[in-house]
Amino acid sequence: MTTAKQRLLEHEDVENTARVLKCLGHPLRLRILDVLEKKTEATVTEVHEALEIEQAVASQHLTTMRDKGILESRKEGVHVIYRIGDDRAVKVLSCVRESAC
Amino acid sequence: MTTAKQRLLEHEDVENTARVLKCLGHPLRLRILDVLEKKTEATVTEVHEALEIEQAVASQHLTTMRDKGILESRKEGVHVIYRIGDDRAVKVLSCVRESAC
DNA sequence: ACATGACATATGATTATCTATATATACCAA
DNA sequence: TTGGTATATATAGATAATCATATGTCATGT
Repeated sequence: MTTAKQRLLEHEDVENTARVLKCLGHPLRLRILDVLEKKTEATVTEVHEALEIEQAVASQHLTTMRDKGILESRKEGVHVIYRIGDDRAVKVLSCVRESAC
Repeated sequence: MTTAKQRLLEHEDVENTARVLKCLGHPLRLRILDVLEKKTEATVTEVHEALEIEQAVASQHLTTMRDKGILESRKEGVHVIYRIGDDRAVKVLSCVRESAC
């Protein structure tokens, strides 16, 4: 008998949850998520140009988010295409944006 | 004509949003939120004892979250009583806990 | 094979975060 | 006023995050 409310504390997925939230808690990464939400998917270069940040920085943040499961990626020729890989990220975003969820 | 989707990017509340999410992205602070959600409110000592962490650590994290508007506090005699001060925090938590929001 | 564009990674300097220890302040009771 | 309990803050050492620069790798076209 495990409720959702307890589940947070029971296992050490508190650690994992914290890791994900912390990862979301960065201005550039929020902007990246926003781009991906609007375009559904994007290459590193597209993110790098859309946000006017260094290519390496874009790649670093994308990799970071992928490592946490927030993003997914696939390779297509020369390009690596990223997309949101965890619906919770979108939900967290919408929760934070609006006063009401 | 400003949609909620655009609002995130327009002002620099991206920074603020990031600050809040980053603040939530810490295991102890998630546990503190969990305590406050269950008990509605709690003193520093209660948090300190419930989570078996140093008093100073409890106070520091509580203060940190209050500074970001995540918590509120009031003084009652010798005690300082904390409670959740931003519903978005609760919503973010529930979004993250369950697969479906 | 060579050049090029796309992406990743290594390095290092800077800055922030975390935790513990210690100390300070505030409140209340005796 | 003295003492004790509750909370806050100051400090510092350790660790981690961020960003820029530079370099490496891989796929593709010529």
